Amino acid sequence: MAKFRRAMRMNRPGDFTRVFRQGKRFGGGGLTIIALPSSVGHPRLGLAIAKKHLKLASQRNRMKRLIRESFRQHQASLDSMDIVVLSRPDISQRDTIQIRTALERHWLTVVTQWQNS
RNA sequence: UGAGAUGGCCAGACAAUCGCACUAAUUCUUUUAGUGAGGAAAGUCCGGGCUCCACAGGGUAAGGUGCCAGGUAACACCUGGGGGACGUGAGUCCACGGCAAGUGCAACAGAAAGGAUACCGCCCAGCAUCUAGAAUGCAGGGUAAGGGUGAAAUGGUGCGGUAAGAGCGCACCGCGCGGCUGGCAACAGCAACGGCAAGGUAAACCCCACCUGGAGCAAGACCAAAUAGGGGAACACAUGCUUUUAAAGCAUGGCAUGCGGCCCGCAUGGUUCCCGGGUAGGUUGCUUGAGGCAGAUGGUGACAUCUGUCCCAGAUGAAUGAUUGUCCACGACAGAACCCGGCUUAUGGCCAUCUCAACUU
Repeated sequence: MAKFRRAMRMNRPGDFTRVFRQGKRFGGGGLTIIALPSSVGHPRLGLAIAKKHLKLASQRNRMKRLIRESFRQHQASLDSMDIVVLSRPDISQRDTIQIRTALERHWLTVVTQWQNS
């Protein structure tokens, strides 16, 4: 049962700054991912979609929903990690399928990166 | 059929699986059920409610509104009416008070541009000349018809009149003025009078009438860690005095630690509890409302009243999504953030009524 509960959201400014300072960065396909292991016991997701990159509110909402849905489906493979997803300027040119495949690739990278280190 | 005008409606549908927010029940941490963005949620341009602050009354300033009547909680909105402009028409558009209070503004042209003006003309009479005339020249007067300039030249057209002309006179039109009639009013109509009145611009200053206190849900209310600091109380410490079996009361401010060999001096300050302010954070405000739907009544209408019925998002790093299948006209603009009424802008489609043009029967 793959759910996405309130606890799986990062909503404190402190959590964000911790991930920004110490997390590992990688990206592509219009997105940047920053990941950092945490002690919470389950994965957590933080979103930062810039108004500059997606001008309309409906577009930003749609992007957040896509990312959350993908995170929900892949959360089993991600252990206790804090992950922040950032938008990039070229995000407006990507369609739904491109975003989804890019996210799946990124989740895989997060897992392998952390297992190696 | 084409080109338009006005008004209204819809915002892909259905099913399955997984997931999110809120509410209710179940219960004690899970299930089940219900509900879940818009016509513009947008721009934040007006008007209100609500909240806090300020406030006797009046004036001034600043800003807004500006034909009339009505609707409304209110409006810059809406409805009906009047006037003007545009269109063959259905219809549409209009900041539509005052320039007879004052100040200002208008390139160039033109003789003259604000109680203006004689450049070319036209007319009159005078003098000179010789070619002796319907001539030319010079100086004077009359004139606003004609020409020319300009966005605009002191009403227009016609007739009379005159030396030539002129509202100088007359008719019609326009304008002004007071009156009568119709209308709640804006305004319209009518006959009369005045020979006619120095223009435009007030989204130029300004004048007149009317309206407006300020800030906004990050308003405001409540709960409240940790740390530092503020106020208070109790306990603990030393010394002296009094009473006393213990001990208690009163007064004083010492005292401890660090620097220092010591004094002086300098710096720091025990434990417990309470109080108030208040940060992080949380709760509330937060959705039942000038509410929707249906009907009746009144009104040309905006709308109002009554009856019945329904409960219809409330997130807060911010909920509506994903996948699959079927169908069609293959889905535009676009995402609530305290709530309503408008305006403006973006945008896919459908329907009804009406207008014009052409064609067919």
